[in-house]
Amino acid sequence: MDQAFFHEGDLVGVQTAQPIDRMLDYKAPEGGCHLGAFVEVPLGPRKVLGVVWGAGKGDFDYKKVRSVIRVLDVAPMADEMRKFLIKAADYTLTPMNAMLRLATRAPGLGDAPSMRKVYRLGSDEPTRMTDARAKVLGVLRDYGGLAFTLKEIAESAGVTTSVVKGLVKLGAVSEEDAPRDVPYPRLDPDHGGKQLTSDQAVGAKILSEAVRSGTYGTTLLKGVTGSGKTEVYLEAVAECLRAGRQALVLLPEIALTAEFLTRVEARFGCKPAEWHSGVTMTERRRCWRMVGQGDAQLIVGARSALFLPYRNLGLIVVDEEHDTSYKQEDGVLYNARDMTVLRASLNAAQVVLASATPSLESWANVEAGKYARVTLASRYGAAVLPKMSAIDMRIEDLPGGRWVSPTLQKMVENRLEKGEQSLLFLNRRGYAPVTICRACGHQIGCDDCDATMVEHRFLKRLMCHQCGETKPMPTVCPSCEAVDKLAPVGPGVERMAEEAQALFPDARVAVLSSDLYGTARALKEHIQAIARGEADVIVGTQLVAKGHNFPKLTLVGVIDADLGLQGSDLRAAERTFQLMRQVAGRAGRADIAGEAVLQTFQPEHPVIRAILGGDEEAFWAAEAGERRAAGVPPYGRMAGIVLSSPNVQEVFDLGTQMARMDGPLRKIGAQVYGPAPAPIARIRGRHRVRLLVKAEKSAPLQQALVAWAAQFKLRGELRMAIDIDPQSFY
DNA sequence: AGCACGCCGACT
DNA sequence: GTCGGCGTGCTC
Repeated sequence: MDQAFFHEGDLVGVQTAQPIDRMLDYKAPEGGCHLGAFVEVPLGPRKVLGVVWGAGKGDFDYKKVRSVIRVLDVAPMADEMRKFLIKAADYTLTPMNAMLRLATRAPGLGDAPSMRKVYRLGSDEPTRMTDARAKVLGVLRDYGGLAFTLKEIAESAGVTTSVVKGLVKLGAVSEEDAPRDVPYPRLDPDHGGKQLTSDQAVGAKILSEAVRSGTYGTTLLKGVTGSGKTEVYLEAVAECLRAGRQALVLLPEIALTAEFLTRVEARFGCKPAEWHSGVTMTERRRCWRMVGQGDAQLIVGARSALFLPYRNLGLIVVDEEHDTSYKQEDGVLYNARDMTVLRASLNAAQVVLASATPSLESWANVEAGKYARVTLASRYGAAVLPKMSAIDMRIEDLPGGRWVSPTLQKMVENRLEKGEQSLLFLNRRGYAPVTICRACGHQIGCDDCDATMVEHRFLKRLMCHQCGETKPMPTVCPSCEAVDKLAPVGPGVERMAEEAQALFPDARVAVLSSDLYGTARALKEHIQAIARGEADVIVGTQLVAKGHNFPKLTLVGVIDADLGLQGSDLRAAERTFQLMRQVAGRAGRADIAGEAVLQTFQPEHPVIRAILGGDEEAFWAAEAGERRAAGVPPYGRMAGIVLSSPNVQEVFDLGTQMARMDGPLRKIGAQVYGPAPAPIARIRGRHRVRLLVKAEKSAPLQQALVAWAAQFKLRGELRMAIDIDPQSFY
């Protein structure tokens, strides 16, 4: 790539990852450097990482300008990547240094490429041949001159490493240094193409043609669970590989990657590169470098994989695009789905947003003609949607402390008789969400947050789901000191399991909740055991909603369908709808008819009715209408401002002052709401106050926010976080 | 981020 | 007198 070059001594502007809000001038090093080069520069007494961002400004005393120490031995940052970071920083109001930190999150970036010794067949014959030596030479000959590590040779020849070392001394085996970070194996786009249904083939063709166009475009790939979305977008990946460009598949959960890697291997013959928090340091270093030099064709990862230094990115797939975990909620606040579209547009790449239950944003973008749309019908024909009905909890006869209605109980019993599985879905981890003192009414809360502690019988402790703090279950009320008066209130999955076991004493009850398993592997094992039929009644949280196949499952009972319908969150209805559709999608995936029931106190609520009616378009249209009327996303723009400090008075004072001094916002016709205590008013000992800003879609919101925020000085422990397009309103 | 500088409270 | 608290400012 011929990028601008700076000769030794030229002034260059270097962007560091240090919290300095401007660029610093340096002299280009001996041998010069390219625009985009990763460099080490002196900063005070330290050496820090930076990127050559452009020509120096020259406004600093020339005598004080220091030289770049060295250019790092990694591929320079591509122009598109720099543009992407700049635009993303402008959009999210993130300082450039923080943005660059995201893009340089790889271990050993400053190190020379790590080397290791490898061995291959030498030119000389050993003076004396032994059995062991013959075995070693045989192995090396079989692989025709390829190089291996000492350990690999010794293992496959069945000898110790000293035999190989002896052969090296004699010149029969040659030793050389090779980089430890090796390219990923080439994927074969024509390896294992499955027979597609006609529906899938049409979708695959549209996506492949889009990839072949070599231009930017976004397509919403919509298909119910079991319609084979993955096969379809893997065809687009294949086309991208054929075009010699890199492809990225984003998944919302690390737990889903293992299964996906297996599918990629079946389709392309090898596993792709992997990037997420569970990947080892060594592997991360390899991945970052190989992506940067174009030696990784397909990358599967979490949202942060969007910031890898791609050479030639041609396709980004965002699987389960509606998933809320694509929104980064702390540190740099960005929505990976939106950043994907930005990155692709700068790279002339295609985006595929895959989901059974798209976000309203994506749905609206299709309606507006900004995104194309491919819809997959079910593989199993029209019968795939389970029979759905509501159980009106107002007329059910249910004793206190129990949550499975008699109607649902009968339905489960019916499945048990037939040897089929039932799922009781409850989106609440732990045993009981609240522990209350029956003597004084005190609720046990977290010491550091304004949240109640959730009882986890499994851990024998109380846990704060906000900060993760735990404490032992007290026997005495911390408020009135009454003994044995503490009682669990409300259901969690652990308690549901207890109830299920009591109701169905002969059934095998399994609990599926993320916090019950130490590792992703253990969880996966458990899921597979359940899928094989090693449980009759499954009690599960949100986890079960994420694309696993349980062939024997024919009944889904949603314990509390009203959770999430209330509250101030503007996306609550959307999320409830998606969740229900997904959970309902669990039932009847195989050839047995499935059924889903929702226990609800509001059977006439529009969301519940839309779910039961199965009329998705009607739901989206209604929800879109309400949001448009309210001027909220995606038809208006919002930003959240959270102020925090250990001092309550301080945060409220600043919040009030900010609401009063809203001139810059009024200028663009935006309104401020608040200050109000944030939904979680205290986290880790910091009091939190929230303001919401609402503006019209076309208003220059970012500029106004910057001008607004600039009026206030944050002293001491006060912090301000600006969240553009907030997802949850924390 | 680090690190230095500097301006006020309680110790040898 | 001075040791050390952490607020403020600088780093090319």
